[in-house]
Amino acid sequence: MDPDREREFLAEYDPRAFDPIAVTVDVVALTLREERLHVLAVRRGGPPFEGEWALPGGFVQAGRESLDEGAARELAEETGLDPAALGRVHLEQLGSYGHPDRDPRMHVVSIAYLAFAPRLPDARAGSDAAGAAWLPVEAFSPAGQPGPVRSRPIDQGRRPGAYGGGTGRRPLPDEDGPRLAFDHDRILADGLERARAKIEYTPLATAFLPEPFTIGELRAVYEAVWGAPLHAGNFHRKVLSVPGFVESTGETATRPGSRGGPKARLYRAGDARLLHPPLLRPDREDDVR
Amino acid sequence: MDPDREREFLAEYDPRAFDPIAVTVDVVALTLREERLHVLAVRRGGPPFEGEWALPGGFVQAGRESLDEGAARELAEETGLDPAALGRVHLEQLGSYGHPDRDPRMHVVSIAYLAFAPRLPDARAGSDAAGAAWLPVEAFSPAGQPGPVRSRPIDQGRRPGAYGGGTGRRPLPDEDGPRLAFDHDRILADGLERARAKIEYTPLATAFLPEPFTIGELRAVYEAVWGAPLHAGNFHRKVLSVPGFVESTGETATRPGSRGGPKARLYRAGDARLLHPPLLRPDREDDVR
DNA sequence: GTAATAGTGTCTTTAAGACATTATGGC
DNA sequence: GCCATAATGTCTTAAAGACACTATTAC
Repeated sequence: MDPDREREFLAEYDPRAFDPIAVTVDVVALTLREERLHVLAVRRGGPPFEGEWALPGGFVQAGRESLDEGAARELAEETGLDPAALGRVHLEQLGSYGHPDRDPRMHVVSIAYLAFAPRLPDARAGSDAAGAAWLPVEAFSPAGQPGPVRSRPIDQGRRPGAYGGGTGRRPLPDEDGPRLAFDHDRILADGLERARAKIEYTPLATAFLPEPFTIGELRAVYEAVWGAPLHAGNFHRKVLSVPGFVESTGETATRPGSRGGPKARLYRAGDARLLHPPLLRPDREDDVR
Repeated sequence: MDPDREREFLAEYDPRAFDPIAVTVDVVALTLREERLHVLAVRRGGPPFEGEWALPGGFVQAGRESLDEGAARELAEETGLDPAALGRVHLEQLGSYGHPDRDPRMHVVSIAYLAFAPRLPDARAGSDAAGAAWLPVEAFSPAGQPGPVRSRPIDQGRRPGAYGGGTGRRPLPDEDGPRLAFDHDRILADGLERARAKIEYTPLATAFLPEPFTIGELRAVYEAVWGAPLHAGNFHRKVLSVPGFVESTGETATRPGSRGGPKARLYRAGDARLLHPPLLRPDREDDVR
């Protein structure tokens, strides 16, 4: 096609000739608060699903931003951070959701993103939202427990102990815990599973921690995301044996943990982008069929 | 919000009030032909990029189909298969690409899909295409090689190019070799990397083979996708040792391979959905940073 | 003192990989 | 005969996990 014809074609091209589909980005933003995994949620300020919790998100600005940029913008709006200053926050694409009926207004295709953040300031309501908050993810995991993929029906059910959410601090939502608007429950579930898998073979667990951090704090991240206790000694040796996972600062913590013990050494994230060998989730049964 | 108000709101809602973004699905369909990995490509029948090769795809039918359905429809149109009869073809979402400049006509967000297919009939041109063909993927891999086995993680850190967006209009401006229209070179590269990773921990390599198949044929799939020779003996024992990967038909091939040898036993895909333990790619460097 | 943590040592089991071996069948 | 393949066996090495142990600090 010669340049003239192509120019003419583009000039006559009418973008509104197609049936419209709206494009949004939604963000599953995860962080750790008091040793538990939390997700950023907003209370919807208008219909549909007014007053219900939903993932933060919004329409992509047509012609003005990429999907990544839109996700960063939406995340920044709800966390109060400058988009450019999302700093150590990890943001990656999770997947797209486009069933024609997922939004009652019209056909909306949503590109979901997954964010790992160190402890952030309290959430604040963005333009469209009536409120924003970090909510513990267990509230939305009906099974009360993390692992779909690898774990068949959880053996211990809910452990009254310390992990996976049954900490006793809040009543576990049986069956009908809180729900997210639209299909955001599904998006959150997909995001959690991605997070659980991702920290196996990448050093992204460090993205949940402010630097510097101790090995014990890093282990707490794994335990919160996987919802299972890990062997402290083996974990320690394993982390230090994976090249590039963490690097020592040479410093040592000024104070030991709240329950005593020696002062832990301090580390920062290393330069590895993949863990070799990976840290695999425990409990993998032989019957993952 | 009471039902009356909500009804009223929906009635007055104008889908065209937003700047339009078009939504398309594009499919990276992979198959094996003569021991080499091939990708389905169409020759564009109209502007933009008229006459150039591109991935098969098209606009999502607003309000009438989900993304998965759209991808299956597009794949069926170019392969000549009934959409319902895609049978053993594996189809999964790959990722979304939405840089505002990736299509000169307007802002187009494309949801990419990845398909693994056993040998299919020759491609045929769909409605919009001037032609369709299975092209060897090496033609599009500049390095001529399946990519550093592990060195390019799917998406890591804050590289805005990995997914979604940051990539400019036509990334991968490498060497000569055929090029795909739009940013389809990048989508293909991402699809290939996904395929290489996916057959490590899932039995999806079997989706490239008609049943029944021999262990040697399965090994040929791995060698084609990974672009590296594997040790026949170790591979054989490994495949049979992973529970649920393949199951014996009890039969044996009627004829040995073209170069002689004993008649191989025949297998079909087992019922495992994940491989435990996985088959890891060889050659993993220690320094995947 | 007890209790909990940081960090290290040792042993067992599993799996990966290198290599060898036997048998089959085309040429 | 040669040669490539199918299938199995053996050995070495790496790594995961269980467990034990010492040292340090809060209480």
